[in-house]
Amino acid sequence: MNRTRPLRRSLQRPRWHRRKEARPDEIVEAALDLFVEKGYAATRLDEVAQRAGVSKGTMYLYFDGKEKLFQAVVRRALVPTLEQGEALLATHVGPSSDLLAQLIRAWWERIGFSKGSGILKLVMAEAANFPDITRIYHDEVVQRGRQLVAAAIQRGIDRGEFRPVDTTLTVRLAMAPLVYAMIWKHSMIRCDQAQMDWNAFLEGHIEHFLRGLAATEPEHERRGMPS
Amino acid sequence: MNRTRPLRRSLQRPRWHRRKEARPDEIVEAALDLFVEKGYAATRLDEVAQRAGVSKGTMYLYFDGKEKLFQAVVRRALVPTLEQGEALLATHVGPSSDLLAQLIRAWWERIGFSKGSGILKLVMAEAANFPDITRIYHDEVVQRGRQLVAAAIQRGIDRGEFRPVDTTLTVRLAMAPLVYAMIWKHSMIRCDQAQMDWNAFLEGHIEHFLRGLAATEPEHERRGMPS
DNA sequence: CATCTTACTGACTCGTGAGTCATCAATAGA
DNA sequence: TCTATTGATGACTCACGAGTCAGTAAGATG
Repeated sequence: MNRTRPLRRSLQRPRWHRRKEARPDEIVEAALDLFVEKGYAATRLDEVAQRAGVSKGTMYLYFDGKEKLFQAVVRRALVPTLEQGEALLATHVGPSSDLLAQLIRAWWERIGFSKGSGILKLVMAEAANFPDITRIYHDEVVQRGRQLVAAAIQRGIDRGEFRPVDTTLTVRLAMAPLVYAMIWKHSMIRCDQAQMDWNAFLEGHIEHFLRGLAATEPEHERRGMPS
Repeated sequence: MNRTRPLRRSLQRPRWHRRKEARPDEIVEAALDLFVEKGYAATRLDEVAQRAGVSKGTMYLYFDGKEKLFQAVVRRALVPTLEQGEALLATHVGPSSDLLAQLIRAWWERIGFSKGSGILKLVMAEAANFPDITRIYHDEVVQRGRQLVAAAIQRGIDRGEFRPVDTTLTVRLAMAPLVYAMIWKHSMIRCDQAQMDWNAFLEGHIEHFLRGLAATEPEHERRGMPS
């Protein structure tokens, strides 16, 4: 089972046999695109294979069927999500409202704008049909993400910068516009995507949210921010 | 074509021939449940027929195939949505923040809690596969709903009760938690539905949102409201 | 009672797409 | 050069489900 072959990569041959074992990544990548775009059931494995540049038979060398491929797609999207999320918690130790703003912005950049954003829509759409995947996503992504934001909010409360809100509730209020944006971006893209500036939406959310969270005055200390 | 038969309804016969022409409603009702629960592609017409208490052939007497049935499901959910929404705009002419709060609460009761809430998830999940339906939903529901809320916000701004925000943006901020709640309710129900009080979430959103919108002081005039 | 109408049925067809496997071809080793 | 190995292939099978249609039974009509 030792795969220690010379493995000359990057040959521009359209189809070069005995290619490499990094092939699964290409398949998962193609499957992610199509699953997100068309949904699980409407995605044909032939199509995935074609986009990945392999034959359908090849996919069965790496994945035990369509559902296992789906699981691989979701799991693969979780890895960067989690690692980067936890890194954020460790690094940011600055002020309080800034911390929250940075968390939201980072989350948006990392997930909301990446391909991983489609995973959310995909998981939600297929939740009833694949409870296992839903639970994995919930436990590994949703719960951890909430803990991150909850910690930031709690810190602001402890410091007296925020009003003493229910963190469980407020975390969801902080995330809701992000979830909204992610899902909207993938579904209503054909209708009103063109006339929507998501960055402005995000900044508007941060400003509005922090105002609603402020302890006493709506004028809490804030750094320079675009109007 | 005059259908003036005695039409004795409500006979407890399991299968009573020559029944009625209100049958389409039962089929659409069953289809709504299953489409929302399992998604469009994963829903079998046999299953819809069984739940509606008819045979598959009967459905083809009323609907020209699966996609037409899907359209009927969406269209049917739009009727009460629109009518009730416009009625709200006409009735509520009270204060300003209260108007907004009532709009949000009414929307939640009418749509977020009704079966129609599943339509949103359904439309979003199948948006790429059925652009026509997506556009209908967008134009008929989303746009009108936004106009309602935008009018309320603009009114508050004009009266000096709200800060001069970008209504286009703020409308989405107002709706985002509602959309979030609706979708979450239908997808993550198996994971964390039990420990979530959606009414508290809604009230928290209203309070938080109005604070963020307040003109000068976070203490805007508010009526008695459950803690 | 005979016959027509009509709301309804469910066994059937048939296209589609997931999953299989005999085969191929490129290379390593002899 | 010959053979074994193995990544890759694509034509094939077969289950499934959308859509069809000849038939059935409950009244209506005469």
